[in-house]
Amino acid sequence: MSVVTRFAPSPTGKLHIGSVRTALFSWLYARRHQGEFLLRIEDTDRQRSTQEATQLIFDSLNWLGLNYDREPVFQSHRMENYRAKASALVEEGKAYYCTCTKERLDALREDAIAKKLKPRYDNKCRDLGLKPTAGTPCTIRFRNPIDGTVVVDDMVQGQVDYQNAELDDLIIIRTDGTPTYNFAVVVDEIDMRCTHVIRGDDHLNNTPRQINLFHAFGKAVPSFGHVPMILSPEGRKLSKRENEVSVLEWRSEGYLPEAVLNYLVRLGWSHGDQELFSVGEMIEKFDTKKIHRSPASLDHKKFQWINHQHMMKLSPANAIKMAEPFFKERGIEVDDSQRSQQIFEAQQSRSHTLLEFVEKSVYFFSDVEEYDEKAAAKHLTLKSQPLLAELRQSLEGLSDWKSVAIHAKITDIVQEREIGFGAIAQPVRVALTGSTVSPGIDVTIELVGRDRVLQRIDSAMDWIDKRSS
RNA sequence: GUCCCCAUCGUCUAGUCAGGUCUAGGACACCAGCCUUUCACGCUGGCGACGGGGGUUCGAAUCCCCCUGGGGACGCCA
Repeated sequence: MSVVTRFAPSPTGKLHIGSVRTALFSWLYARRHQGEFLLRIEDTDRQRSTQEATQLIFDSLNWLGLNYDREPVFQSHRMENYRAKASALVEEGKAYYCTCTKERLDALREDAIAKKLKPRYDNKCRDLGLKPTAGTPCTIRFRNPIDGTVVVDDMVQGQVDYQNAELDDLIIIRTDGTPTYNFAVVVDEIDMRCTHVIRGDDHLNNTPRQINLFHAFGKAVPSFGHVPMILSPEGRKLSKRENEVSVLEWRSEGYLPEAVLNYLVRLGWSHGDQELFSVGEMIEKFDTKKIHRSPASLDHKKFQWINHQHMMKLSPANAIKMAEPFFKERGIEVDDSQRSQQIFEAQQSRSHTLLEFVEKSVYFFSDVEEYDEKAAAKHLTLKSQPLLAELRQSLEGLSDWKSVAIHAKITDIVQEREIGFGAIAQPVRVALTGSTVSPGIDVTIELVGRDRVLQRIDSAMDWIDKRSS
């Protein structure tokens, strides 16, 4: 039997990273076993589901490269099917109509909590054999077994036993005719022929109910794998308010899709001591047996490090293409010229993210508007002015505009004057970049370009004049 | 309250199933040093954990029980 996994988010907000990780695990499992990975949009809650959120799901998966097979399934398109399946269950005596009102149910729940009992339905309508009548709202409830044990043989949690006595008769069809979560899931799992269900462990407690439903339908129960939740850096539950929760935010912060996958896959899963994985390696090595059972906390520093490692493997051409939108945001049009690529190579080891690369590289593309105050005060001085002048002159006549030749010119001056390399490198750096930080000064000079270099040295010297007068 | 899950450095984790090779290994972060024209990268070293208590055993991070702590579920949300 070939493997079929699925990702089943509800489109009620951002696609947060816990969900993305279960999507990743499901995707990896399917790819690992040459199976299918399906997408199902759980939009039975008409109040909360939105078109925008659905689009966010598509965009996120697309960006990460978590491609799915077949067309996505929308639960909202399958309403008739759920109703028919539920009616069939009623016919067979495995479900029943219930006319209990919401008010009664609420009262029941409050009462149970007050008595410190587990809130559950009291089976009032279970054996009444009610028929739906016009004017009386009614739900359909599943007739859950009264006793016995349900065994969940979980791929990550191991064997977990539940007593049917702990479960109650859950509503499967609401008064408005829509299916509830646990019911729709089971119907879909069956219709989509899912063989493996990998999801967050907040669903572990739903699993025995679902297993009973599978039994009621006389269908094989898929294998379940319940993955622990991801916690905030403080070790608390991820809150939408305090914590970054959307993967798309990571995209706008300049993270690489492969690095996101790498970071996420190592959160709760391991392959010995290996930290860095390409997508291909993840697929090759993924194994549910190695999924950790305890929840993990986010660590931004490690994420940055992983992203940096992937940045180091990026081809310059590719990097420039991916960085293009970030440049555009700053009004800079980059081309795929060799110069652009060299600029990336020069910044590669200095950039954790694409965004950082772009932010650190603007002076290659646009004029230096102002100097960092401290940097200018320290390096743009009357003492360094003659050095700048001499370098300018030396550079002006340089025919071979390459870092090696540039470096030689600086060395000449440095040796002649018996000064340190930094005595000249730092003032030029401030003149060219506005700050004390950049790639090697020879490389920086080469890539800023002759015209700009000469012009910026002039500006710096003017600035010194103005300052000292 | 009831039920379920979890527990190794600050964080991610190896080791736990098949107890000894673990005076607990790796990675991120942090600290110190080296490299050096700045910042990075890189290299070397350092700091740093089996939550607590009982068992079982010649021997426990590993097995059992209790406690504590964290998380989840208990909805006509998913």
